[in-house]
Amino acid sequence: MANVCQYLPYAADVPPPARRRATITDVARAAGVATSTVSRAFTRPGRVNHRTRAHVLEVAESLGYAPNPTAQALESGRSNTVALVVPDITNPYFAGVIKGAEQAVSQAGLTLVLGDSQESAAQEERLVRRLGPAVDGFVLSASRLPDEVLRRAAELNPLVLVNRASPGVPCVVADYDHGTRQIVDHLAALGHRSFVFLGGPAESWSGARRWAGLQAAAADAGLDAGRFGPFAPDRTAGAAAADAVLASGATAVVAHNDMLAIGVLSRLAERGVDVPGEISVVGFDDVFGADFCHPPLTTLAERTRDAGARAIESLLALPPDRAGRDFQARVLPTQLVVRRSTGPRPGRS
Amino acid sequence: MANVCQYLPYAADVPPPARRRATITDVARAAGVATSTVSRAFTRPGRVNHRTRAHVLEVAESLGYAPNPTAQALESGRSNTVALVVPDITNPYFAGVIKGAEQAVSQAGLTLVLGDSQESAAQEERLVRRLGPAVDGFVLSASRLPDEVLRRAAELNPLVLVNRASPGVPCVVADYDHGTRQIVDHLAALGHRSFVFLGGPAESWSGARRWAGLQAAAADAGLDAGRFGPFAPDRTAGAAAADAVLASGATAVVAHNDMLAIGVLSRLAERGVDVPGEISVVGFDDVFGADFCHPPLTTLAERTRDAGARAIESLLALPPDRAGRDFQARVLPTQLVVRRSTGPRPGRS
DNA sequence: TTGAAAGCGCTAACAT
DNA sequence: ATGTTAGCGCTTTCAA
Repeated sequence: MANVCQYLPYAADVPPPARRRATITDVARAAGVATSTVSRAFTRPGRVNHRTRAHVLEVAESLGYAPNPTAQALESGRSNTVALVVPDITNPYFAGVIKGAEQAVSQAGLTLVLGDSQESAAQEERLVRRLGPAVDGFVLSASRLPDEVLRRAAELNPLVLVNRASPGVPCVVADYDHGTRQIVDHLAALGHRSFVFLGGPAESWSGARRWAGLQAAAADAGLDAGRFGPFAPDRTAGAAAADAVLASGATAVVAHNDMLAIGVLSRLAERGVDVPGEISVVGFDDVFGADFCHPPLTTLAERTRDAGARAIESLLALPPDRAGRDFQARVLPTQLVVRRSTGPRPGRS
Repeated sequence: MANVCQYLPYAADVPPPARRRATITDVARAAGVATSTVSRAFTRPGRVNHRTRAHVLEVAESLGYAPNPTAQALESGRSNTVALVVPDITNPYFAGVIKGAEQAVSQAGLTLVLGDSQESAAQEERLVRRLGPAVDGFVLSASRLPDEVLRRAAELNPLVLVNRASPGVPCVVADYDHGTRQIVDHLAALGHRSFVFLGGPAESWSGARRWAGLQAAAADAGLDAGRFGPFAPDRTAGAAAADAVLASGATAVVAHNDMLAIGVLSRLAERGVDVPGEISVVGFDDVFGADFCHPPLTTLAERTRDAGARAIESLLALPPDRAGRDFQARVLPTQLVVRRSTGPRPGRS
């Protein structure tokens, strides 16, 4: 155990005592005005005399006063807070969504509350229920909640979905129809006659869309498409997935996401299988790491930051009374990033 | 633009109308009891008759009632919310801290508010000021705030630091003294006579600790230690760092963190430099990706989840009145993960 | 065990 | 332009 003193250079190593926070009343009294004037000085700069405002702000500053967001929220009904719920914070895919949402939110002067549903619909529902009364709206990313639950949640709070669609609920989704077609065409161009899809969680909406798109594109391109899984959408599941692929003799695989694809890559390397010489591997998302894994991964990139930011925009644009408004799903473009994990079908003339 | 209808299977594509949320008064009236009884039914299960409680809960359920955390917070002074502030949400290093904190917080039945300071002390201070009145406490990860600001913040809110120390403020820190020694000993064992440290942001406390530790260990091991930088702690800065290293003719480099190290690796590969044949590279953190970059990175691992969880623990353990309590810095062990980016000094006999 | 009543800190009519 | 007053939804004494 290291000596902790090195971290604590001063002798007076005693935490400061708790101090009472100044309230609007303290400021009002000290400034010789009514609380409403203080309130206005902060939130309605136009509706108060220039000089009084300056005075009030000065007094407030000297008292270290900051408005209590909780009290503001209670009275006004607006918390200036929005909640973002993702299945797994540590998945770099969601890091982009979070960052995009964070920036949009803070630019709008609001606060972001982040929830991690731990890939569980029950946990997600709990979060929505618990946070609901305290936030101005929700962005649910890759939600696993059933349509009915989403509908009810949307009645109580403005709600926008990311990479999930549900009737009557606004959403921002990636253009998987086009993207999957790009993937299939790419494989076809390399001479592959078939591929295997490594499916993710059964409840995943984007997983279903991806598979549907791949099937349609495969049919059009004259390729055979098979499906294994479901697999957990993380690297650890890659071993099982890779083994299944090897047993099947497939020449190309498309994984539910990059995490799984990277796991597959690791396992294939472990087993001495050459990628792309023997098998081509494609992922989804273009997460952090997809460009420097070995070999670098061909993957369908989404603009995740955009998705997060757009979702927040949509949320803030929702009229307070959502009744009778119809809306559009916002479809974000995807792009195929071809790296070195895909190559010609082995044995091709 | 894809046809959006595919995402929206139902014809009745109209958002549901906003609905009023049930309050404690609604429940009280519907259940024929006082609001205080409803309140107790939820928060003081012991202090209410078994049967009335059951009845109240049933009525509440049927009305879809959930207590409003905002109102609870205002009266009780406890928000059941803690804030975690990190410099950059998309940095996988902090993902671990976030996840650990999230789990600890949600296990305690609390809510986590996440702030991204965008590597800026000013933004960090703004967050602390704004969130302060609304949360029960702060965890500041890799804080860039000056001691004085931290001291004042700690007077107003319980506050725990992660990988930063400041007089009078509790903290959870990695054992860099031991860790840096491991790094240096490892390089020395491989025959290196010197190394270069690629420094991170000047305000970074952990960066300073890392450099101090490396210097001390180098002196003890008889190695020469040089320092370049500061560099931004991300991959993009890796190119400049790598070029500087090449120009210097160093045989080993230790980067401020893995992000920078991975950037260096990419640049070296680009320039046809063999790692570890010509240069050995070491990082800090063992982030996601450090094990599958090329070559896999030797790095000093921290238990980031632990750090996040411990910080929350410490926070919750702080007495409401912090006065006069002294505390310990919690020092977390590190471990050197040796992968393939380090090897014998080139030209060694 | 339950109810009545007084706020928590702030905002938003309404009055001045 | 500013002050007065009545709550927002809930918890918490204090009485019954």
